Amino acid sequence: MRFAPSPTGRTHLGSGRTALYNYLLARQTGGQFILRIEDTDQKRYVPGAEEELMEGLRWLGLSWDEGPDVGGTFGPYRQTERRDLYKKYARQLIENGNAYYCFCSQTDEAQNPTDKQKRQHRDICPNRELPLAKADTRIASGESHIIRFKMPREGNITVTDAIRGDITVENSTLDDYVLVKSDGLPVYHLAVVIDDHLMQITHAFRTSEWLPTFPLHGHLYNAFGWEQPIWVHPSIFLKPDGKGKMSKRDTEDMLNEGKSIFLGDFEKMGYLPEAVVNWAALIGWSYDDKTEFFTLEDLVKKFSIEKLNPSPAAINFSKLDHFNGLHIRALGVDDLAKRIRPFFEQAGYQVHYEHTLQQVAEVLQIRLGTLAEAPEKGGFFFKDEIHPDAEMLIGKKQTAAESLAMARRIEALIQSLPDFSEDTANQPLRDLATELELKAGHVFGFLRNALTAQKVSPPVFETMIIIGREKVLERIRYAVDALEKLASISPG
RNA sequence: GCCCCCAUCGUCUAGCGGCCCAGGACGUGGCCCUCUCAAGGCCAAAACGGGGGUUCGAUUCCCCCUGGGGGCACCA
Repeated sequence: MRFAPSPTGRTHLGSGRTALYNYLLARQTGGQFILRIEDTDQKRYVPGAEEELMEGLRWLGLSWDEGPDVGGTFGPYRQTERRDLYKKYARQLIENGNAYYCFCSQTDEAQNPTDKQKRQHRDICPNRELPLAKADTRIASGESHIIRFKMPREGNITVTDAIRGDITVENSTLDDYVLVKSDGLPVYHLAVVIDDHLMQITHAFRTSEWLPTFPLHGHLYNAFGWEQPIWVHPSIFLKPDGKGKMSKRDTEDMLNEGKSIFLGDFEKMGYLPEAVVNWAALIGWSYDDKTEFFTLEDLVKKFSIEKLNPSPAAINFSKLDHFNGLHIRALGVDDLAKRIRPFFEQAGYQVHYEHTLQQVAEVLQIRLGTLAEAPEKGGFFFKDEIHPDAEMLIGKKQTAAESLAMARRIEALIQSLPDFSEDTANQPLRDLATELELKAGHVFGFLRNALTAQKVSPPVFETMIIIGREKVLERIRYAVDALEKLASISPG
């Protein structure tokens, strides 16, 4: 198995999924997972892309057995470092009569833009039947040249995709594809065939956008007399609305909406690698008619090529959120604590006590869609003081004075409790509400606002225990002061 | 324009001739639980694109149409 990306930009979720499938099958069968960098396009090469790619794969938990950084028996694993190999094999094709040197310039072809759609290069090239000796002479004289595949004019070819079956194409619809560029580097088609053969690749995964040139690869294998790997073309991803595949513009719009399909962005958005793996695996693949929650280990056991779906699939971000929630809840509390810590710290909160963080993690666990929500939902736990608006402290259908009276009673009650726990405080607080002819919601609502300055929060008792009685009383006193000021302005 | 691929709820999908008046999940709506918010539980609405065949019987097999997607570079 190999994953062979090109370092020409940021790594997409689609690449992540292809890498995942490679990884799963390799681990399942005890095979090797090879990372090969296809960097033959020097013009589009993006520095740093290779690093981001590897970081993304590592983050997902996909480790490779051979690759540019770890080496291996079939190296080198960067195609620009393999250029001499390709030359040798290209020459072999020429000598076999399966390819030829072409001296047509790019401008020659560009001169006939209208013809280009109708006429194939094979019909207009004067070099196709040029004797090899003559071509060699021209090359020796320094003439710029490329190498093209000599596509048969007649007949057809059948190639086999593992999820679609046989695909037969008339050779007449195929052209003399360029195999080696004038810079001496091979084009993808040639390099992938040679490398996959030399690296003894058994399964070649690539998305279905490669289907159109699939027949050429079959021809190349035949020309070399090599046995083909099992080809697997998973479907491409469509935009969330299902209308077409993701364009550069679409990914930018997505970023503006706080969404992204770049592997490098998921972590800071608060997604778990476990969730991204689970989510991505299920876009175009399924296990059965009900199971959807999978860990990476589950997937290693259960992945199968047979269950891959050939249809294009729209990306569904709400499903990612769902899986993220499931995986957050599946985490151990200490693990979750570890993972939310950086988000609190980035938001400017000081996490002084590991014990408090653990308690916060426990109470937030069922309330988090993403880890990034932790500060907004639980930041108040780490603040020294809470300053809610006085207006917020007034209960429904209450005056400031009434709320103040209630607040003073609550303060006194909590102060007087022999123990401070839900068991000891719950009933007395409810009784207080009854006595004041209020609803329990008034009492809890006041406490929630006074303690968190938020209209929604974890349950009041759990919150109070974590904050601690001393700080609870401090925060209530602040609230009482605020209400006093308000009540003195607008009495009644 | 040419070539290729695909076709079940809005979305991701199960279904490989009768188990299907089509199952699961996300999302949506409702109810329960409840100190808010969640989580959880229950319920609901929601699909086999159309037409021909084959067959005792088609969502499932074949053909056509339609629709969707991809590709037509000295990019991958």
